[in-house]
Amino acid sequence: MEEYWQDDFGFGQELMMRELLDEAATAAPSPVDAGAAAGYSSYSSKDDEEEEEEYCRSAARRRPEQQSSMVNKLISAVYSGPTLSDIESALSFSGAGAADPLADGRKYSSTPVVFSPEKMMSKMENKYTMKIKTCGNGLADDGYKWRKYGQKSIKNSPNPRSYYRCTNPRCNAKKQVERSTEEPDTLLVTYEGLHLHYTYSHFLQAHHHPAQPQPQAQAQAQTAAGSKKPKLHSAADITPATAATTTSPPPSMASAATVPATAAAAADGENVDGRFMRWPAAVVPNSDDSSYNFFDGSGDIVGDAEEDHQGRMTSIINGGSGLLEDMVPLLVRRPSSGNDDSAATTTTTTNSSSTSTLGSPAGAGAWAAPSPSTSSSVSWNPASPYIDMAILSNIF
DNA sequence: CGATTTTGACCGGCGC
DNA sequence: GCGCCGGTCAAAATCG
Repeated sequence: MEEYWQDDFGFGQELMMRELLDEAATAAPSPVDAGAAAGYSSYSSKDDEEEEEEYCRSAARRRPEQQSSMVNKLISAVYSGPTLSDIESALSFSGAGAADPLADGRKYSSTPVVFSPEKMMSKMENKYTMKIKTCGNGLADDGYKWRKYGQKSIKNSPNPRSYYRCTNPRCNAKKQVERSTEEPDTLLVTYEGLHLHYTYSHFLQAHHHPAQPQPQAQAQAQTAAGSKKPKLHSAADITPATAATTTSPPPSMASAATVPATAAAAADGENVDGRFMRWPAAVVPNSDDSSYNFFDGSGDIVGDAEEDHQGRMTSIINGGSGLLEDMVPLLVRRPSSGNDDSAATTTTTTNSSSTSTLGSPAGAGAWAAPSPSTSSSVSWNPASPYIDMAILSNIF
């Protein structure tokens, strides 16, 4: 089965993208590389998974300087999700509050914090819709772990809409999935909110151990992840009605393995042409025309054993099956991307009053891009090229 | 037995 | 105020 970011994202294009990615991927690829592109396009069947793994491994051997523009272009071709402004907005808040209520009403400790991601995320109200073509039992595996919390039949629509929430308790990202009426083989997935889970421990681990992962580490990672880890679902588990509920590691994570360990390093001159990567989380401003940025974050319980983190990181790095909801990519798109055709035609909804325009011309857009002018009252500051994950690390 | 899904009830926003 | 509608809750059912 194949999934596509866009309706018109045909198989040939997918192959082309793979070639491009193959060319662009490097020894220091960013998580976004395959995750946003190849990952989503064909990451469902067992064969595809294996193929993708091998693909990513080979990609990881390439030189860094080749990737930037290529990857950025690829990304821009398929993604128009949350913008950098969204993230920026989130980070610019300095809420005095603590104990921010989560989606489920739970509260956390009142430890002094200067950042309340949940609250900010709720303010942003980011919504963007993507179309995913499916074959047979539709499956929309986007690399996240979702839990279904509701289903409703929608007026004037024969297909019910399913509601999912990110299983990570620190993340209030949600998505709605429904089958397109016009195109029965297409799923309309509306994402809301951002995955901003991240832990400093991960960051430290990555920072101090940027070395290349060993193949066996992946297996160890999964073992280390242990009992607390959510189960991975196979594509076969997914029924059309419950599509998009599984989790499997996006190849993007595979490439993340070799990302420069710190943004500081990038700032020092590496990838000056635009792709600053900080591992495990970063916002990547692009200097080329794509204007796409990448933010990769992870979230998990702080305080896990280092060994565990090491394992998880390795797992992700290898693009294996160890990736779960606590290691998630965030593609951040800079507002007002100039020449992004797909973005220009994608659907955007930035406030709760407007539901996804699922039938949008999507001639180009699987993704319905969030409007540059989100409902958020905070605007993005172009002067800030990337989010210092050290900040986030102090937050989560 | 824990995690996840199912499904009817409940709630709030909105239009009349 | 009332009803419709979409989104969420939560208990029960199901799954692995």
